[in-house]
Amino acid sequence: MELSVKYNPSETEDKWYAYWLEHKFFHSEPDEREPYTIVIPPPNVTGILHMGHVLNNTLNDVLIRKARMDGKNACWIPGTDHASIATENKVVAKLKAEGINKEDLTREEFLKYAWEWKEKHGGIILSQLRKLGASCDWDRTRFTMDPDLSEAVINTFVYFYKKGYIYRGIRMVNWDPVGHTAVSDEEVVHKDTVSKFYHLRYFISDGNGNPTDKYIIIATTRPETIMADAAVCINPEDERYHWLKGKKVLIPLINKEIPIIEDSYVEMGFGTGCLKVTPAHDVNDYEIGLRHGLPVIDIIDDHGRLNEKAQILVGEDRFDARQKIEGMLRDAGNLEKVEDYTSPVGYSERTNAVIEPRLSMQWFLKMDALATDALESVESGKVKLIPDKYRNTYRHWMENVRDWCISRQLWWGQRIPAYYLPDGQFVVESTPEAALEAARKIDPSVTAADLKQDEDVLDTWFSSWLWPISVFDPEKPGHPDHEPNRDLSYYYPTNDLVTGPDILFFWVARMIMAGNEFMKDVPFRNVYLTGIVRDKLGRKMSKTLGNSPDPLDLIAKYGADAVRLGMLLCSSAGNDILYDEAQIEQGRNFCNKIWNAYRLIAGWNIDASAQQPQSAAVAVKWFGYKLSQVLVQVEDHFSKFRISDALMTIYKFFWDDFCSWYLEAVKPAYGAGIDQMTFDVTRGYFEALLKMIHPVMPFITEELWHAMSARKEGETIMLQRYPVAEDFDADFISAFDNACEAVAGVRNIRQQKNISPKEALTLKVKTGFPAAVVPVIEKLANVTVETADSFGETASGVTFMVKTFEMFVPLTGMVNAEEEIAKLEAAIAYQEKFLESVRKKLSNEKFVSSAPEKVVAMERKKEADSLAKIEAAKASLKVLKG
RNA sequence: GGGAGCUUAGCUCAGUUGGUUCAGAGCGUCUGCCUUACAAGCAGAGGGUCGGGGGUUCGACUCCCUCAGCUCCCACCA
Repeated sequence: MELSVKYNPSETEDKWYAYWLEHKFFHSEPDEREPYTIVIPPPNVTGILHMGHVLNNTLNDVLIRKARMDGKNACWIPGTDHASIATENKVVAKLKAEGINKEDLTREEFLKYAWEWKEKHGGIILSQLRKLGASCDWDRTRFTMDPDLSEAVINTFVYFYKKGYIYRGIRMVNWDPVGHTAVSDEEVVHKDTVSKFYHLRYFISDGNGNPTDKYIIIATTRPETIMADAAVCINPEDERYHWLKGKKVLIPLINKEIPIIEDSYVEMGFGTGCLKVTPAHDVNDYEIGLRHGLPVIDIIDDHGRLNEKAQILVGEDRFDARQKIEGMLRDAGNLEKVEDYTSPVGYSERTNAVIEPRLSMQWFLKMDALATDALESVESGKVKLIPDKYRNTYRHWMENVRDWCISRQLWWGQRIPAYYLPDGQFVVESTPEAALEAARKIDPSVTAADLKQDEDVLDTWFSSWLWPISVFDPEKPGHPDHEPNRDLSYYYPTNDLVTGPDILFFWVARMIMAGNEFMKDVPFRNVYLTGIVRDKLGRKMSKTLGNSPDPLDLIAKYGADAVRLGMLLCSSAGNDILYDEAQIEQGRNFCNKIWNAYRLIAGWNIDASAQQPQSAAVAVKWFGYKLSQVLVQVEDHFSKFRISDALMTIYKFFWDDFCSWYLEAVKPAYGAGIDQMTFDVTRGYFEALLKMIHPVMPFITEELWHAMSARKEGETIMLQRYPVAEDFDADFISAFDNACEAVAGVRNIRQQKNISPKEALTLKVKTGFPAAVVPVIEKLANVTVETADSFGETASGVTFMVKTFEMFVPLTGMVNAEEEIAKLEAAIAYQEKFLESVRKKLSNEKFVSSAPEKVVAMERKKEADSLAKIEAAKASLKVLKG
């Protein structure tokens, strides 16, 4: 069969993925082998594959495929996250486009739409992952809102409630006026925002609610909230304002009288030193209000509009109101001045709406005990973060954690299992039946119809923190006494988690908490934190910038293997990766290189009578050693999660060592057959290489593994054992390196002198050069090697050095003596300078006495080598000069 | 405002307890090659006083101080 010159991924990828699925190679069941487990960071069920997913899931797949080939029982659990706020937004938007308002729907109706939507559009990303080659155990696919996983969430809520960790309270929360829900502190993104600093005059009251002519100036960024002011606060130490003590001022426009209070919270040096206290709309003001018993006047509604308590501008959006009130204040003579001002403003991570600090009734989970344990898990090394630098960040967060607001004013998610009695008391139980029973203990007359379940759902992370447990045994969380099932006891704790540092706290830390709480063991051993994928200008990939390529397009264009290798080559842990399509091209080129190496080998004809040439024998021996040496390096890189280093090592081993040196050395002359021995061992090497490459490039390696030999149905490279290093002779490898250098030296001379590679030359080497590797030099440099004690007999030729061995190529009539002399003199000058520095070191008493023996010995060798080189160069020089 | 980290070749990055001829890799660049596996390739070459300054040391890319620039995380100064 004639093979095309280029590898065509589209012809192979779907075929092999179907083959793998058909034979259930990805599926895992507990057995006597050592397990190796990864749970996928569940993407949003509404998500579509982007470059970040490609990076993350390629890494996961490399790890899982490597483990599988190492003989472990590898299991990669896939699934999706219900992502309550993001998904609900999408469904709301879609309904709106169809002319349906969420407000007009009942909860049940809305959820019906949401589920329909999820069934239809959800989980696209999972099929996209198949295109990438992800070897997930699809039979174990999970969704965080699967009935049994939801049950687990409810049960853990009840568990923590009964343990006293969950409480309900009125708190200042981060209100998202677009999502109409509270969000947690972690979901608020602070961004410096240019706004205005309004200096307002608050007139002193005469005591009867009428303004005097005296006023104070208050600086605020939020003039639309003045109607909610409950006081004006000054620092008790501030002498400028002592005259205000006990007085009252009037809120502009509405002329409401509010007291002057004193609190050391106020910084005298900031603004005017007078602070308007608005307990309903600022966290600090709320605290001050508590201390001073101030009323809370909430003038902003769920949508961020002013309500009737504002008295003016009712119904206006807060930002419109801000603009309008500026004019009103100016007209009323209350506006002193307006300055530009930049200050940090909180935005909702999901909707990008400006967060409104707002008082509301929410559910909270106490974090201190959980955080203490989770911190210990990382500090003690039970969980390793890679790279290590994240430990500091992690510690800082865990030591400053606040209680977790877990309620969300949404419908899509697990509904909080709190049931209210008509009198406002509530019970927390996992089912309505249990709730009724509990409620009757409080009030025997209560009926099922009287009980009203809490309207809120739980934060998505309150379900995904159970993921590494609940995907195996949903019964376990919430029932810590429950005996773990077979899967959970076998697969837990999982081994490695690959995820982005942006969810280190959202998700990773909380999984550790849940693991400690419910399993008394951490959920994973290693957390590999990837960087963020950016474009080549360093910008984040985003839809609005249009700088985010569609991974499926890339796969179609270059092949999944190329995309995988391209993404991984430049991604060391924790560093952002700058994506450039050139990297994918590099991956594609590597595919072609592998493909063509195969074409070469596949085209060989065996000559049964041929003896193995010496050059081939040397190369075979060398490559065998080299293979082991490289495997040691690769394993070392993998063990330290230096994935890109491991890949680069393999890449260079294939491209340089195998293709450029080994194959060239064993390649028979055109038209000639190859001896059996070389043929067999070369195929063996090629197969070993395919296995080494397979975790990164699964498709092409499977294709060629099958192409190179008739395999039985059901055989696959992905279940072959990864090659294992054997003993190797490092001296022989370094002798071969010398041979390569000698070849390069001759080729360099050919280039300089414009001598065709086809023209045979003579290469003279000094006695002592390892003779074993000479046949390779002769073949690859097209030279005849002669060994001599000295080759000063002729001045026409070029000398060069390989390590300390002098080499000489006679080139009658082609040498410019002037040039050679200049080169030699430069070399001598360099060596003499080097020698001088080495001798300076060696003559330093302190160096010789305090440096390790090994280092001193090395310096002595440098000295000797340098001397030898100088001597050789001088001898040549002498000959040249005649 | 607090904390962490980064600065090494044109670009992206390694450099693993301060010591092998250690200043590296990949990509790009330059030169010569359409050599029958591969021009998406082959062969060869050039390229950095390791951000600036100071210090410790026999010895510093590596440790300390300092200055400059960049990045990220955390944070309620109205």
